[in-house]
Amino acid sequence: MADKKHLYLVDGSAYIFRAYHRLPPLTDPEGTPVGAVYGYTTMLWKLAEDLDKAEGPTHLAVILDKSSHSFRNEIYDQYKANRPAPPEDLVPQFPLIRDATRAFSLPCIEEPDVEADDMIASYARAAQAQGWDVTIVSSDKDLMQLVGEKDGARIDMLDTMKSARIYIEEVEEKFGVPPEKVGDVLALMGDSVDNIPGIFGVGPKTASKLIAEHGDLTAALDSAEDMKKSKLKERLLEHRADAELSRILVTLKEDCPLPVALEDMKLDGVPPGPLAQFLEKHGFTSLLRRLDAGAGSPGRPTELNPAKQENASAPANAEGSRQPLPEMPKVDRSAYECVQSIERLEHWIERARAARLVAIDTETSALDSMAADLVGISLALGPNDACYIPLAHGGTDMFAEKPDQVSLDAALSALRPLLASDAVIKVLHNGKYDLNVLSRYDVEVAPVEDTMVISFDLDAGRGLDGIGGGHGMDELAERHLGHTCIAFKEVCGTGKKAIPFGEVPLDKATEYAAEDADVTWRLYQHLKRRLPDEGGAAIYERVDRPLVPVVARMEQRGIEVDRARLAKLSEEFATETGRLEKEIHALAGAEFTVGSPKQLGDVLFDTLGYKGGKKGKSGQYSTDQSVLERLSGEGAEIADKVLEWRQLSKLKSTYTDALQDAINPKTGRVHTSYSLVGAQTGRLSSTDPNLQNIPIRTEIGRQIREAFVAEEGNVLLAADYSQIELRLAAHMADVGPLKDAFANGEDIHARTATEMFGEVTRDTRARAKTINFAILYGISRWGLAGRLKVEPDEAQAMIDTYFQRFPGIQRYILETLERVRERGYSETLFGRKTWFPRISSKNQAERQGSERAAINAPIQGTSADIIKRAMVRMDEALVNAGLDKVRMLLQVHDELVFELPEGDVERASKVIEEVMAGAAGPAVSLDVPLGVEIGTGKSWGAAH
DNA sequence: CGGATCACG
DNA sequence: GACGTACGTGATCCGA
Repeated sequence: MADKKHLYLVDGSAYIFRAYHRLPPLTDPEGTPVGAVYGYTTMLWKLAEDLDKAEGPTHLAVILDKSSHSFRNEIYDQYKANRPAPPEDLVPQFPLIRDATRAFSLPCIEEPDVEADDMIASYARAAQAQGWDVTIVSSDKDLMQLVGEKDGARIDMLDTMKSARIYIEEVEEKFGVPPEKVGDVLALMGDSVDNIPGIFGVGPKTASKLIAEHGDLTAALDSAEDMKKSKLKERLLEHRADAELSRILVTLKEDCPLPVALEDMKLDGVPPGPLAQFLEKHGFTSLLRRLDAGAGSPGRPTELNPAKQENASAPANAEGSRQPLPEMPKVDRSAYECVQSIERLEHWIERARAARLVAIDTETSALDSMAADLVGISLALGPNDACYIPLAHGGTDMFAEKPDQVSLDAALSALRPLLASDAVIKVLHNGKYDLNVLSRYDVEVAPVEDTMVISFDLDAGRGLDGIGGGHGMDELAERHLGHTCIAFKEVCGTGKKAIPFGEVPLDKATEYAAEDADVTWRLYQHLKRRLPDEGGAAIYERVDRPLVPVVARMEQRGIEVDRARLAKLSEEFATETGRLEKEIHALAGAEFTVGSPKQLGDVLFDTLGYKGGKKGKSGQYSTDQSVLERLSGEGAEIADKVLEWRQLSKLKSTYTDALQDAINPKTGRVHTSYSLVGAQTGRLSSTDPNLQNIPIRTEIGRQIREAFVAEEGNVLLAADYSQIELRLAAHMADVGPLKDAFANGEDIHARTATEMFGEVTRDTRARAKTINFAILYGISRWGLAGRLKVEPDEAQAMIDTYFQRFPGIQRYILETLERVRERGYSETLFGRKTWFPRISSKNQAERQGSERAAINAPIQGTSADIIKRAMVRMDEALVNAGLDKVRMLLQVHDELVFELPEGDVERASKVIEEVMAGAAGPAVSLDVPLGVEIGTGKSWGAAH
């Protein structure tokens, strides 16, 4: 059998999707993403190296999907219908897969209207008929139908990522049936990714049980008649036709015409010339070195150069030399064009298509993207190569003559295809804003790069003394380009004299607006190239960049609030604060402004003579909650009244009044604005209004949550990660007892109490909870002493006990600080960096503050990464499950709020739970489970 | 416009 | 010897 032929068929398209998600987003020297291509190249290399080995290939071919269309679409128009678009940085890698295959001088087969699976099946059968062994390099479950032996010729599969051979036993283990029955199981269970219906409500377990029991699909479906009454019986009877259709869809076509003869797939070593060229072009220098290291082209190991077990996973970008920054002349505003005719606009659009990358900025009538009207759009294709397209200038004065400009409709019609084109990258600065504005004009923008977000992913926290910390365009232009942008104030004025942008004369407007696009283009060149070198590519490409359109959609959806309910609360709060104010004045013996901490301090500690007043550096008495609570404990009635007054007045001004004003008149809903660069740790922040600090902790505040409601016929669903930061701390610091407690679903604070105090009572559990949080925040004996109302010595004893019981914690703290001191930044599990320039400050308070923040940042930041990953995947997962009416509305750090039809609750809960709980994988595998708690109700309050 | 206060995770 | 004590946010009010 020495000369037995063995054909390897590589399922190339499936491979690159998996490689994309498994590997970091590398780029080549030209800036093209090549992570998946790199994985693919090393995989081919390894296969070719196995030439002439016992189970290695004698023949090899790569099969790719040319189009998603096949005979299956003819019989079922929904086939693969809801498959989402591939990620933006994967798209440019598809053609490179072909280049890589050719570089190995391997046949690459792709036929129109034939799916790769069918082609693989046809080749496998053809080879088997000739007595060849066949290995299918894939882990696609559909292809498992082919596994087995016929006339002494064997077909197996190879999952290269898991280095696992798949044969009959493995298939049986997965499906509970032999390979030839796999199609029957698949027909029952369906496939959400390919949109194969199957039987609704039947999953892999039930499907394989039914087939194992009855032999095949028809028998299983027939058996339903004799079943006793059950949900399963109903479903089998009702959806029989779906299953029968699915059976056809999952059947592989084994008789496709074969464009390349089997003999022509002979693997005879890889000619090194074209391969070297390809490796060089994309900066795969570690592979290139192996190639040069001898006659070491893969598949042709020589006596002198036995195949090495070298680790080939070195990042491509770290090896290749970077392309130089394009030459950038100084900003010259006189070079900008004001586009005032459709012909000129079309000319720019044409050029943008050719350039494949365009920086864009929109000018509007207001700061609020959900209320602003479009006034103009600017484009930039290179330094000083920029234009402004005025669209609604001179609109406010009906009698004034309007300047020449392209009509809004005509311009948008011309721009729409460009802005939606996969082939042209749109670079924006704070793209979420432009996405929101343009979306209201039915303009879709994709794919998007965002220079504000790139800057954040590179430089979060890097500012010192308020300089250089922000990510606004003007600031970045100063920092990276040494250029001072025209200030908005200079163009539109300030205060009462401010004019809307639409009133700015076109020459001035062009200079301002086109400059923004020009600067955005330049910043992109500066910042994007730093991402791979400085380790920011993964967090940007996999988390923050895909998050931009997701968050934009959430902002656009907004949430309904019950105005009448808020108004009623406002009124109640007003009455009550008025009453309290009178009582406070009476107790003080004088009228004063209760809301003035200064006046209140004087009243309490001077006029009324209460003891223990402490003045801060502003020279005024502190009157905060803790002070008032102490006075109240000493019997000061006025302190109670002030506390109550403060609570109600806060709720009224910040929430019940302000939220009514925040209702958008057009949509009738409240649209917050999330900042992706607001919090140094990577959390989102929410403004205008802030919907991340709606009251919940007190009963009276909670009523405000009742005013956040679902639309008619819908409910709100709130999904919370439970104790996510503590779970992450347990994982990151490798704390055995805490990990065990989470694995067993224990009450974590109770467990801590047991470890610390030997018993769980209300008191010890509360103390344990405080200590757990203190740990996350970077503890000091005085801080803990203050919180627990004990002496610092006692607090120190508790900290010692904690470190003793949970030994990983202290090591985590010390190691984290050491790394931050050494490198200047902390890192999350997903590689997000936060910089701490004050970690070595000579000012002790400053330094210690930085240390506490640095201990907390990896934990808080990892939690932020995880929920962001969940958000990025959520819409696709819901749509795949047929839940396209479920809308994600809000994010509150460890909570996502959805609005959905009542009937979808059960299925949506399952999908949401799965996505959230699984959001760390596959990039990170946690030692602790992520718990998710879900509640639903007509209001946000009721959903908790 | 900064400080004090307090709403949230 | 003094400092100042829990991480991350944003909104509102007062008063200079």
